[in-house]
Amino acid sequence: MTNDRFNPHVADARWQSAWDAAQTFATPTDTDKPKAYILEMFPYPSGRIHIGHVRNYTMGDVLARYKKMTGHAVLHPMGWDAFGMPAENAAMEKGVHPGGWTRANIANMKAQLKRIGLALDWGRELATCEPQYYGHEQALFLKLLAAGLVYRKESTVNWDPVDNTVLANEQVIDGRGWRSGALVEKRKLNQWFLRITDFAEDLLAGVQGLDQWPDKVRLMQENWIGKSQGLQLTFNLAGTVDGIDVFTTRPDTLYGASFVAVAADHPLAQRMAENAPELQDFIALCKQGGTTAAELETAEKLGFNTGLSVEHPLDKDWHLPVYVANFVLMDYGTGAVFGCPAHDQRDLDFARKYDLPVRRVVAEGEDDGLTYRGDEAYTGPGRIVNSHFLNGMTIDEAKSAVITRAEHEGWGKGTTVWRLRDWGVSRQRYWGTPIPIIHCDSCGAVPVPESQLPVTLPEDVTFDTPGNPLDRHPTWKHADCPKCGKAARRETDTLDTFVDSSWYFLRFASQPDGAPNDAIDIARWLPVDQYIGGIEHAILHLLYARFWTRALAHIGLIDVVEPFASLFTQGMVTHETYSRPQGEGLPPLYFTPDEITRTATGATLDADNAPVEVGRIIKMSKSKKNVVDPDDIIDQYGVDAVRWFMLSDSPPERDLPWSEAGIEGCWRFVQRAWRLVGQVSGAVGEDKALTRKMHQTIAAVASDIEALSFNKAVARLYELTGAIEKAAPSAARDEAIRTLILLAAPMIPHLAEEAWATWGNTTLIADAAWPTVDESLLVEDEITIAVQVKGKLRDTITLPADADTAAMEAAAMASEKVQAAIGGADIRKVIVVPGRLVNIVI
RNA sequence: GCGGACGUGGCGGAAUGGUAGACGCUACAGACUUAAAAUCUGUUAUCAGAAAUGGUGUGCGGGUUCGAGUCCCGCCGUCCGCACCA
Repeated sequence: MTNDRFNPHVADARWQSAWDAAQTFATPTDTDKPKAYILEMFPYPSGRIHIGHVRNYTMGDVLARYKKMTGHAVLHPMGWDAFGMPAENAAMEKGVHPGGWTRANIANMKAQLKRIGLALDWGRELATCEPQYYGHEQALFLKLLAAGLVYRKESTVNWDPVDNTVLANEQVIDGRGWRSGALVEKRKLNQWFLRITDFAEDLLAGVQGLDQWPDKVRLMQENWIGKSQGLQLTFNLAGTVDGIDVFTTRPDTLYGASFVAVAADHPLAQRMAENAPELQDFIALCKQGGTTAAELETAEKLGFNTGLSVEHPLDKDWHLPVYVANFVLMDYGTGAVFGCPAHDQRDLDFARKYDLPVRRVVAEGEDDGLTYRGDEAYTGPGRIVNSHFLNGMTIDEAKSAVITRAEHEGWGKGTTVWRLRDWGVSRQRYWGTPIPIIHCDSCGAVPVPESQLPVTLPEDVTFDTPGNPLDRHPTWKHADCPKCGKAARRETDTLDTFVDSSWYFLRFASQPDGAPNDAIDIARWLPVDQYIGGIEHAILHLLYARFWTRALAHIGLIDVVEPFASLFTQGMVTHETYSRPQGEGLPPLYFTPDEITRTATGATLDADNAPVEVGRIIKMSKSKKNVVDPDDIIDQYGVDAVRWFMLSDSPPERDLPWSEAGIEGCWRFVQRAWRLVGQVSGAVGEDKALTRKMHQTIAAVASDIEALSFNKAVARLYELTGAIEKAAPSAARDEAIRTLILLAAPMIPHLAEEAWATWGNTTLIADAAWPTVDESLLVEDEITIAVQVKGKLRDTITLPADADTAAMEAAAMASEKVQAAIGGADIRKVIVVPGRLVNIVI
């Protein structure tokens, strides 16, 4: 090979075809090699791959290729999270069919992914919008239904009266639909729910074992599940048989109670409001409040005194007033609280406003009286005071004492309350998995028999009017009841797309035709050894997937409960913004990177050569126009340079700032490596220093890749490259060049294959083995140690690696610089760290 | 408000409690070239100095230690998550 430049435009396609033809990355199924299941979160087929995908998939790809080279059976699949609203929006805006739009996007994006040269087993590709996938999902749904893990109940949804559709909470902005701008109504609909709360305890406990997940994600999962232990008790309404149920985590403070408050939506408040216009007004006022952090922070605690009173459960003659209050939430606990102002800030604010008693019941050290003064509630530790039989107990002792008594006397019960709600999965949408249910007037909700699955989506639908096209379809929803045979209605709701992504990793591992999965294959491949994706899925997707896996294990379909052994959340790709102000009240005008020329100090717009403002480095977004299209840069530099850039510089969990200079540097490295490929000379002779460096690099790059510290692995490869460049021709140098290419092969696989072939190999480097390390060469035979005087570096000296502490000390004392620093002072102590340093203390 | 992460050159970032700034980018100087590109060599924390060298230096203030970017305490700042959660 005499070309002195590497030409990716030829090499990239050549090797991608070669891998395809040889089925290099097909998952080996008949082998006893250790398994490695590497998975990146599958993309939504929006139309184009963006640079964030490239970063995500490159990381997984390096790991997958490395695992293959180190003798693992690798499962590294790819698919499409293909149901969802954007397809329906496109249908409404452009008049295209969601299916056609989605499938065309998949074709485009698959071609883009192929250009990245990913080591994927395309034989296992799946798209959630195809009946071959969602039909099995319907079967799983019915199995969970049969097992009692699915139920139907009426619940309140956000209803957009213009678009005739249900909106997710995230789609309601300031009380209006995000698309229509219409005021959103609360509407009650019958919906399907999954009993995720049955698994709350187990999902929470399981978080403890996820020691290869980021702490941040584990914490977010714990907070989302939100376990609170306490007492549910009833306050009897004075003079009636009715009561108000209240949940508290602080039963120990029951003697500090000074009021009971219920939510505006509480049945009691609603009932009383029927005959009390002022209360109606107050309830309306409560609903106006904003929900942003700042608003809640400053929102005044407001209450409406109902005039009712309740009996204190520990003293029937002690009556407490009942308020309707704006800070009590109907959807947490029982929708009612008792207020203990001395030991809860919110209650204290409320009590001060409405001039209610503030009774101290916890004191640390000296009890300075019954009435609590000050504006900050005391929530710290201490002993119980002013509380009759509880006096002197610790908080924890008092909690159990009150719970025990409540249970004994029958007015309360120790309870655990969860923040986690059951998972509502009904969506009034077309482009999703049809819920396989038929509603019969006589038999109720009847499952579609398994033999009739999949229930496929009709293709002949229109989007010219708002609402769910399945509802309007002339024939689809008419079905006979599977039980009694009478004419009945097919369920027209579809499943939340989070259901689709809750088991795709199982289907990748095992895809029989007649069943969702095969338990033996699941046992072989699961859990996923390394899952890589964005932090935005830290809560919902990961929690639902953990739940779904447990649910399937619960009904005996599979034998694994935690789907992802190790999770990595990668950072975003960011870019500078370029803009010009447009004057008062107008947003700035943004420019794309290819419209400007970057200079050392700023940037100018090519169109008029005048400067533009260089803004902050932020996440790439269409609105800020700071985007780089992967296809464009691959066209320009070839994919290896782009992959190299994705791995260089920034640690993978942090954001990666894209820059023109950065990709140029990577392009230079690709060419540097290629020049070395041409320098394998057939020379003879040793080069001990270079061989040592080579073995150190093999070991370091391996451990860096396993730790996903790709930026460090890249730095090691740069070092080895530099060392080779400086070395004179020798057999050792030739070997170092070959090793360099093997080590870099997972990162820049096209160049590596080209080099491999250039050297006369007829195999693929993708199938080659990772170089072995000569452990004996990892240690140097000469070392440089630091000599400090009173902890300050004064000299460095070179010694044989096996120098003992006495030799080190002697060599340190012999240094003129060290003697000058000691300056004749008395030596109090000498610290010698073998192989490291000598510290002389004076 | 609660919880978490982070803070190191012009920039991205290295650094099991043991020589701070590896590696890359940028910039500058030089070589090659008619010239440019490409490539190569060198310099690139800061202050003083011609240099040798010396002082300072990992957000700020304390502490532990022979020795702290790293551990502990208290601040400041940035980013992220959650939230009237009873």
